[in-house]
Order: sequence, then structure tokens, then C-alpha cells
Amino acid sequence: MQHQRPKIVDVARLAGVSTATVSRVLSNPQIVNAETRRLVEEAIRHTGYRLNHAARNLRHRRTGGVVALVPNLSNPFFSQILAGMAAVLAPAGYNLLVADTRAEGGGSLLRYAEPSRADGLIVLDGSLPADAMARRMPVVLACEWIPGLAAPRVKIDNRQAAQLAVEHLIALGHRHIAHVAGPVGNVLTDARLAGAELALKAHGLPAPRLFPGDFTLASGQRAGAAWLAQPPEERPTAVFLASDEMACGFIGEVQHSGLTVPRDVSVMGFDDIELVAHMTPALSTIHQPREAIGRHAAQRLLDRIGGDEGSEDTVLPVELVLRGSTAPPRG
Amino acid sequence: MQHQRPKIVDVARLAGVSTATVSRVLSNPQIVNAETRRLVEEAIRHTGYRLNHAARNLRHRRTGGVVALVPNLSNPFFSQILAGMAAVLAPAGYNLLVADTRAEGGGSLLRYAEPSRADGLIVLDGSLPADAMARRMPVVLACEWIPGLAAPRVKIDNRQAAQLAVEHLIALGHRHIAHVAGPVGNVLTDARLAGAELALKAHGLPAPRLFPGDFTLASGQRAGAAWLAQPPEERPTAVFLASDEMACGFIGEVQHSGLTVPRDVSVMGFDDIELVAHMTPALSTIHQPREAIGRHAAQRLLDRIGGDEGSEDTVLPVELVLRGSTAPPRG
DNA sequence: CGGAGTCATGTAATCGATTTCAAGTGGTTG
DNA sequence: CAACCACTTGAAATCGATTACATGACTCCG
Repeated sequence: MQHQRPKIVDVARLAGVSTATVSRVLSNPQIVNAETRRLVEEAIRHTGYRLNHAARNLRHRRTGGVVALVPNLSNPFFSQILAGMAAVLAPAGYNLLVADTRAEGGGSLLRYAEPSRADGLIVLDGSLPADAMARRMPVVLACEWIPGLAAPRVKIDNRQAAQLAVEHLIALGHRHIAHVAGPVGNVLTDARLAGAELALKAHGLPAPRLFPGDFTLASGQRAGAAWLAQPPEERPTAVFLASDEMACGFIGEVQHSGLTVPRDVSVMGFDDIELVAHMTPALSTIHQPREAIGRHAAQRLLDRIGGDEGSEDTVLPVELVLRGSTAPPRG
Repeated sequence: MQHQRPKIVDVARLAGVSTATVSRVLSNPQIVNAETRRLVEEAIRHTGYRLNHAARNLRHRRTGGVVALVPNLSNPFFSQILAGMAAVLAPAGYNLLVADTRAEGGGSLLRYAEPSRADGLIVLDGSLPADAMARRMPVVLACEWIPGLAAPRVKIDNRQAAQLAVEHLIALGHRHIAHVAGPVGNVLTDARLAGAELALKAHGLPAPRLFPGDFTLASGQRAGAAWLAQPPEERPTAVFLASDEMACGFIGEVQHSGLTVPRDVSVMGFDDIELVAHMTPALSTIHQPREAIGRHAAQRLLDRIGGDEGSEDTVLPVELVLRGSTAPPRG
């Protein structure tokens, strides 16, 4: 039955015209005589004809698809970004393909950077080899970025955002502030740490005590355990974590031990994922406009595909969201 | 430059063979003489040739893509399912296309059900028109399902799962149990409600007090407010919510008012999304094997694409996860 | 009335691979 | 030695659309 799908010649035959005319009705109706067009449209309806995209794409030398390379699909942080991208791409006639860079072997990623597979690439993973995809097709970097790679970036000002977060803790009166960082080598990790250090230095405070992390719940939980393992008087009175997930893990661990947030420790997250507004205490955090990031990245890529050569970055504004997890230190 | 990508004839010319032979080396190397093959491989390396998928797909009458129709991409519940699907599809050489059914107009969804766009469809949204995609291409339903549509389903036993959840509350001693349902008309809503009623009836208890919901945080929050609005002695002592997100919203609202979970009310969720294990109290819930659902659905679809006609359902086991949000009623 | 200009349409080449069919080579067998 | 077979390879058709170019009909104007 697949085999007997009507093709353009069937329509042409029925309408008594050539395939060229049918094709014109399909993609450029106004250049066809009204009466002829009616005939063709009739024939299309009658045969149930549906255009074959593979054929059109071959001729047009395009694929109609855009690939999003996501470091970890199961991380809810990315799902909203994808939603934003889909919202822009679908109306523009592009399919959104997603690939999980962690799940696939590193090498096999190159298979997505082929013009015959997709018309463009949105990279959300800063740990990919830079040279690999350079010059192969239009690329846009979102959230994270690849240091060597010259491509427009859609992101937030991570350093300034971290600065905002820590400034807030300082303003509350905290002097002993810790930071739970992201994974080693990640560009976001570095930028957020730099922002935190900047804020502290600006107020004459020492560099933050650092706990290792990797953005995951589990690593936040470990950081919580590490914090608890310190003698109470040496514990930082406030902790700024580089992701909300980690902040949740941290708070969970602290509360589990019987201590209270923010009474015993103030906690500041990063991302503002949806759930954290409903926890108790609700998490103070930095709001990232995830949907907008997705939209802008997609639009930017469409522009590039359309020939736009611009490569300046798009920096979206963040927002400091104050909720219940931060308060002045005790005493 | 796109324009000067080497094609198969360039390779053939350089290797001194025909395009047919190059093609054979590409897709069926062992039928080509070893020496010839070496020559061709050499030529491929030398030209930097990369196969054009659009052309191959046109000839093969397939697209190499599979579409996942998701009701709400930004819902973290789905991201892990997508991850599972990607993990199966990528190694099999298929691209995963995702589309948000809420974002796109209902009608435009049909555009995904075209054989020239994808080789198969995984539908995660039970509210789509059944007849629309029937008989057009291989379809697998995951999580939700479309009542009229004859296609294999990969799911959990929602009724039994809800029963388990409510049995647990009953075993703790609760007699006055409420249910916050999913959106009206949803198959999951009905199944979970039925399970809850079944459990109550089996113990001679009255049907649950119902609060409306739609799986979202906000609706859970509203349910919390509605629960609080009742006179204390009339409040159900336990609430079973049809999704974890709603449970989070509910708990947040209750705790916000100064009451305590599970002291003042036991709360039971559904899904076991990652975060809820780290809340305080940690949420008791039904664990859905999301990654496995994605994997099975993808595998099932690949089988169908491969010609497998089987249409029996795959029912994956759930797990009752007991954490801190449920306890015996006060007094 | 002839040549230019419009408009609508058809013919056939094209996108880049795959695959059928035929043919050439060399070896084996009765 | 003829017949047959296995093994390789090439020529050309094919997948299903798009589009450059040619053609024919008709109008307009000097």
C-alpha cells in the first residue's frame, strides 16, 4: 500500500496536465492559471496525493530538519529549552531532531553534523570537540558553548548572575559562603565560580569554600553531607549552588539531618526549575528564561540557515528570585 | 562549498570503478573484491566523501526518522522517556524527531503522520484523533493511549498502581481519603481513579472525595488550597494525587499554611520523578519506569517497522515507593 | 502587419544514491 | 571441449519531486 501511494504523475495524468504544473500548484500556486489550478487541486483531492518530502528535499538540497545536541535528555532543565525550540521550528517547517550526547559515543555525534542529515545544529553541550563540526553547517550554541568554536551563542551572563546571587547572600549578612560548583572543565562552572568570587572579593571577603559537584541531585546531596561533616562553627552560613537540582539534593540532605533551611544555612540555587518554587522552603535562585533561550537559539539558527552571517552573541536577562531558602545568618 | 561536496561519481571516477561498485562498498562491502574495495575506500578517504542520506532515503523509500508526539515537552516526566527512546533509536540508525502536540495546532499534527516524513510514530498523547493516523504508518502508544486506536501499547497498569497506592494509605489507618485527579477525559485519569475507588470499596470505604486537577503543579496547589479551605475535622487525612507534580504543589501549599506533612495529612504521589525523593518530606509515590517505557516503545516501533504484526500490549511493572510523606493519621 | 512582450504550460535534465540485469572472467566438470 | 557456475563489475533504470529552458498563444503598438 505504501507502494501504491499516488505520486505527482498520477495527479498530473488525472488533471490532464504535466507534472511541472502540478508541482507549481504545490509550491507556487499564483503562477498557474486559475482554472488549471482548480483542476489540479481537484485531482489532488481525488487521488489523496501527498507530497514526498524525501524527493523534494533531495532536489532542494536540504533536509528540513534541525538537530539539538543535548548533554542529558533526562535532565528537566533541557526539556523546556527544547519546547521553546520546537515552538519556533515547527511553524517554520522544520523538524526538531534530538540527540543525547552522553548516550551516544562521542564519535558518533559527527553523524549529526552532516548536511544531508540536518540543515543546522543547536549545541547545548560545551564538551564537544570544537573542530569537529566547524564549517560543516550552520551552528548555534545555547546555554553552554565551546570555547574554540566561532558560532553565535545564545546564553545568559553566567558570571553576572552568580554575582547577583552571592551579592544577595552578602547583603543578608553572610560572611562565610560556600559554593557547590558544576562539573570540572565546564564553561558554566567556571563562569559561575568567577562570578561568586568576584562578588566576595568586591566586599573584601575571602574566596568561597568549594564543594565539588556536577549539576546532579546526587552531587548536591553529597555536598550537603560534606557540609554537615564539618564542625558546626566552621560551617559556611550560606551556600550557593550552581544548579537547582544540586540545591534540592543539598537541602534534602540538610533537612534529613534535622537542621533547618534557612535557619541553619541559607541556600541559593541556579536555574529556577519549576518545582523549586513549591518546595519548603521555596528556593531562592537565579531565573533562567529557558523557553526564551530555546526560542532565540532556534530563530538564530533559522537566520543562519537563511544566510545571515552575523555571529554576535545573544545574552538574555536573568532574574534574581528571592524565596524562603535564604535569610540572615543566625545570631 | 555545499555545492562542491563530492558525490558518489567523484569517488567512482577517482577509484576507476562505476558508481554501482562504490555503492556496494558502502552498503555491502563483502560482495566486492578485496582489492577493489581497498581502492574505493582509498578514494572515499581521499575525496572526503560523505553519503547523502536524502538520496539514499528516496531510493529506499524510508526516512530514517521516528516521531515522538509528546503532549507537553516542558514536562520533565517526558524527558526521561525520550531519553529511553533515543537510547534505542540512535544505535538502530534512526533519528528521533519530537513534536509538542500542545504547541502545534491539532490539525497540523497530521503532517507528522506522513510516510515521507517519518517511518513510524510513538504517541504519548491520548487526546489525539484516533482515525487520523490509523493505517498511515506504524504506530506505538506509550503511557497514554487512544481508546479507538488499534496499536500496541507500552504502559503500566494504572488501575492496579493506584490501587496499590490507596491500599497503602488504608493500611496506615486512613479512612477518609481524597483523590486529586488528572485532566477530564484523560485515560490515565480514569484508570487511576478507578483503581483508587476499587481499593476503597474493597475495604468497605466510601468513594474518595475528589479534587479536580490536570497533572500540573498549579493544579496541585489549588487542590491544596481547596483541602485547606475545609473545616479541619472534615479534611481527608490522606490525599492521593495522580501525579508527583501535583503532589509537590499540594504539599507546598499545605506547608505554606503552617501545617505539616505527614502529621496533618498524608500525601501520596504518582510517577516518582527524580526530585521528589529529595524533598522534605520525601514523597511516597508510585514509581514508573520511564526510561524503560521509552526503550520498550522504541523497540516495539522498530519491530513494527520491521514488519512485526504483533499488537499485544507491553505492561511494565510499577513499584510502590514509601518515603516520608505518608504516615498513620493523627490520634 | 510584423516584432516585442506576457502568460501559461510542457519537455527533459537534475538532485545523489541504489539496484536490476547483463556480461565478462576464470575455474570446474562430464 | 562444451556446458555450467561462481564471482565481479558496469550500464542504465529508478526513487519522486523541482526547475531551466523552450514553446505556443495572445495582446499591444508603431
